[in-house]
Amino acid sequence: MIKAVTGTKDILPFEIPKWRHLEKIISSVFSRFNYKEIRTPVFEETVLFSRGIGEETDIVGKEMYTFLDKGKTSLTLKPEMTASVVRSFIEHSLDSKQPLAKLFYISPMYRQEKPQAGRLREFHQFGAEALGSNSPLLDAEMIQMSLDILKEAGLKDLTLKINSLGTPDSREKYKKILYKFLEDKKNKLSEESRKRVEKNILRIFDSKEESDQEILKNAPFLVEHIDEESKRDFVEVKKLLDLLGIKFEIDPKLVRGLDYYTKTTFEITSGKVGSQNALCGGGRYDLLAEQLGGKPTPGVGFAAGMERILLACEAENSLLPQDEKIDIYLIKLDKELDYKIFEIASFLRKKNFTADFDYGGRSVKAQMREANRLNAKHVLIVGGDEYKSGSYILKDMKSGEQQPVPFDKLDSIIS
RNA sequence: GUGAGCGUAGCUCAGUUGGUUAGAGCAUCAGGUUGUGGCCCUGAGGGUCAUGGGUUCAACUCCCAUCGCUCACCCCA
Repeated sequence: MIKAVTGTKDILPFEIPKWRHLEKIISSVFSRFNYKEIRTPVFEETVLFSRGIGEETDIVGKEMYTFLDKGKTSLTLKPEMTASVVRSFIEHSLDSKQPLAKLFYISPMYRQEKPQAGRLREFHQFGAEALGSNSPLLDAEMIQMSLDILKEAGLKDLTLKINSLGTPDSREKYKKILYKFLEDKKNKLSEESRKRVEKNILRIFDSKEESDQEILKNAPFLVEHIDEESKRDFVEVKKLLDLLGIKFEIDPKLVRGLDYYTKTTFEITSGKVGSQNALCGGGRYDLLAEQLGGKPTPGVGFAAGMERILLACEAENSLLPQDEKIDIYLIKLDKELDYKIFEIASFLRKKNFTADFDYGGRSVKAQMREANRLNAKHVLIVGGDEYKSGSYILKDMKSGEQQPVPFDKLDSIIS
């Protein structure tokens, strides 16, 4: 048997209603904030991601689906959306018609990781990007939109964490300060942490070892060493969140794993899903556009994982999809009435009713059972004496009552 | 990439210290008298017990390998 590849999943018909529901919430919230949808290709030139996200990141370093096309160009299935949106923004000069581009997307993404709860190789994200302003108002707006969507999906057990990474310059300075602090304590750290000191010192705060955390207690935090402008903006974002009544935690350990982030970053986690509990993450990336060859353009955005949100919804028992109903199921009493049934169904469908019928020669009982299973609101029985005298029988499935309906009065009665 | 657990019908699972035709519930289909659903009753179909080796008179049951799934680490949404 040929199965779906590891880390990919079919979204089956019975699951579609909850996806549609979530998608509806997403586009409705974004449209309230006047964000416009953008769609970009699933694959891009590999350099877009290696240059945009950063060669050293895990995403680029070991998780990308990269292949050569027939012209020997290296292409990559998009592992995230920001680089693509910025590429498109630059390519089509989206800044020419208005000073600020407010964009959103819903799209599949691809990362070759080992699958686990809330982590797939093909997964779906939605998100937004605002390009052309460095106002902290937009940082706050991004957080507000994410929370609006999550709350409308019925989620309650949420935690918002924020941090500021400062500019790359100030971050480099801070790394040196942190390194100095750890230098003489290095041999007391765990093996994993010692590696991090050399490779990716900011990640050292993620260590789960108690002894490491003990040492790190007195370590200098990044937020305290960032540049003045970043500090000012961070204060501003916090003020705005207070204004909106949004609760947050400052998490000095929050380090986004993509190189393009600057200044304020945030993450929203759920207490109801497994260890992959980040539903949503984002932040500012003021230098990305320039890095990708465009005009210097400040930007801010976020991305959220739809599978994870749906998992959280399930755990919180929200987003219950209602049963799907069909308007009318057609039943034939005589097997020779196939043509007639086909004709009536087509008539009803043109009138915008959802209609279905049995394509085989099943018994009336079986047809009724099918109507019941499909949650038909009505059943139209065709055949027998009533048919000979010029009418069908219309049955209301809820009340069980049925009445004769003359051929020509069908649609007026049903509507 | 590392580690742990699991793999019996479409689904959820039983299967006794290895012993002869592998079971249940749900789902599906057909019936329960001439043309009617949801409940109930009866019956039917559906499994190379993940795959390949090995041990044994005998393996779904024990051993090994492979594959797959799940969860965790890592990282991230």
